[in-house]
Amino acid sequence: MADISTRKVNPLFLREEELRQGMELLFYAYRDFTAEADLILEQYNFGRAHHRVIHFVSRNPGINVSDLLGILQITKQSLSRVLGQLVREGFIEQKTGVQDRRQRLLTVTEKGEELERKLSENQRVLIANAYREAGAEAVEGFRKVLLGMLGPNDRARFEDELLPNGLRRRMG
Amino acid sequence: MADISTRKVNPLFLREEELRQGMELLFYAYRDFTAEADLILEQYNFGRAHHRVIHFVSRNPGINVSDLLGILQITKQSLSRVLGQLVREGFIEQKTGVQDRRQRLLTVTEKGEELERKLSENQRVLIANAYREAGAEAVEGFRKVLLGMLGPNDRARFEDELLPNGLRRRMG
DNA sequence: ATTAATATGTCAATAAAACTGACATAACGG
DNA sequence: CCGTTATGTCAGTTTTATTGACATATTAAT
Repeated sequence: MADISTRKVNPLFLREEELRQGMELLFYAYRDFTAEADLILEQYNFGRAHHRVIHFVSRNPGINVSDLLGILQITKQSLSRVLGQLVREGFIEQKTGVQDRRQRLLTVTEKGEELERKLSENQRVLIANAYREAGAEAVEGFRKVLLGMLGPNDRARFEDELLPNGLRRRMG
Repeated sequence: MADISTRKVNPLFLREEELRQGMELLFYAYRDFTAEADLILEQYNFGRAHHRVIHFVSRNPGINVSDLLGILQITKQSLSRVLGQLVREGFIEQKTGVQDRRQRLLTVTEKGEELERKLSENQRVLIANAYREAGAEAVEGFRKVLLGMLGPNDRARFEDELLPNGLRRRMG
């Protein structure tokens, strides 16, 4: 009888504790994950937003401003300051679109790619180590859970992952 | 021969792609994870920092200011503003320490617990759904990978997880 | 051809959240 | 009693993002 009642209570407690732990893991991991890049960015007088812009432009060469805003979910004025700096300092290039000449298509320059690699180097090492230590199966679980946490918009960004290379990442 | 060379190249590409995907997953998940709570916080004229303070004080009842600063990694002036608001508005209580009367030991009031539950409700649902959909094995992988990404300081916070309840989370 | 809508950019004011530096008080430990 | 520690606070600044208003160029639709 006492046995049954503890069986009734414990699962709930463990579940709650499990969820709270997940929340904190996410908090600490995200912070530690970005900590090193933040230090490098300081040397350029850049912030995390600059890193994000460089990252997503590097990953989506020729992306237009609207789509980038859609990914970053900031206002165009906020993007403007950051993007303006990156363009002026030669990390990102803007080219007028060909089908639609209103668009400014963004690409990172070689200098920009260098910075991107520098910024993401530690992050790649962190993830690579964590992946290696945890094993392939854990990695699959990691991705599955994170994917499951995404809102529909963001999830859609990963749903074309199985398509051939060139067709990826043209989402709004 | 061509077969071998593609075998040599592809694994590297996939690995790089896998890492980049992990980085983006983390970015999107963290953002989506905090989005709803941010909306609630607005109604109180609070920010994400208030949420963090309430969360960690709730999880570590009787924590002192130094330890909280160690968790949050912000300056005491930044904490002061946030904590001051929370105390003045009755979400958090300060009690003078007994062994060391210089310390202000922090606990959340019932009102504070209510807000915490309200703020974390959506987050718990998000994680719970993701956990349920992904399955127990995936959850284990998720935790393994995230834990592996933590720096030594933050990892230590999770290393006493196997101790009996009352002894947890007394780290600096 | 004219016009409405779209893509982008920019000026200005403001707000939020952090920071640094300096200093003050109280309590602990020796 | 004295040096250190825990905490708090005042003041000034910086970073990053916001809102609102408006401008330009281009496309698309009638």
